[in-house]
Amino acid sequence: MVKRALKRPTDAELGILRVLWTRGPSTVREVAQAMDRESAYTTILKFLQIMTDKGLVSRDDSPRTHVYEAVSSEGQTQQQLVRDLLDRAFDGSATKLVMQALATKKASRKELDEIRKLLDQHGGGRQ
Amino acid sequence: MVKRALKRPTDAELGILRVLWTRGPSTVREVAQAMDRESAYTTILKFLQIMTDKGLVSRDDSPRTHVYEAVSSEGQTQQQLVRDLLDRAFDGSATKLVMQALATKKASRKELDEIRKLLDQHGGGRQ
DNA sequence: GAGTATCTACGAACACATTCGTAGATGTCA
DNA sequence: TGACATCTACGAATGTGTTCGTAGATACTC
Repeated sequence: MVKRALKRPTDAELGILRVLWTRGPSTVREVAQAMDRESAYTTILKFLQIMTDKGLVSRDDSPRTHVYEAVSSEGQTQQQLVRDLLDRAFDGSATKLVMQALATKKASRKELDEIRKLLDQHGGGRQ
Repeated sequence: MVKRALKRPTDAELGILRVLWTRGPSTVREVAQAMDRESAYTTILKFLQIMTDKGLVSRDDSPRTHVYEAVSSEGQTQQQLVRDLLDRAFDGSATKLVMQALATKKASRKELDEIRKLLDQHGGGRQ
């Protein structure tokens, strides 16, 4: 078997991962319920099987009802997605991405302050 | 014809758009050359035709060699991609995205300063 | 004008993503 | 134990993305 380069999760996969991140380890049924009526039960099941193959989730192989768990944390995945977007559309420039992120939302004053704090931690204060 | 909701460009499409953004309006051959030997000439052509259908690029309908041009600017597309990522993976929180963007790169001091300036413009100065 | 180069259009092939029905195994309970 | 519920596995259908070869039209050149 070939070890394949890790690709970003697809949209549907990301939707399921979001449930697993918020709920923690979950059964197919639990995921399906959390996603309301978006997809049929077996669709969710199929995805979880695929994601297990891809290494996106792990499952306990209990005899009957399996419990699935995200392999990467939300933060790790976000990290990966940002890095990916940076490469694909921002020429690697984090600054440009931040600019666009700020422009997107009329970011609240509170958010802006948070970001400022982050910057100070990161850059060792303003000069 | 159905007016379709605008979707984010695919990876291949984004690659071509990047060429159009840097080169400006270009012919198929010019795009193909700019992309080195990544894809066959007719592959690029096919994409540009598809992208024309989708409304991602426009072309002058000159008799023979067509000249293609990106419909949306780089900034507009980046904006769209950020918004999309925000929704799909960051629960709409620009702050979280900025955090991850900063964590990704060991952003240079110069970059950090730029971002600080942005913040000041955006938030009306620090309090 | 014949031969060559270059262009567009089209279709086919393949890969991957998405969706769900059906089948078979296993558990639950009256 | 028989009826019913619930679980996994599997396969098929469909949609979209990606790739490129072939064909036909048009220009270029000797």
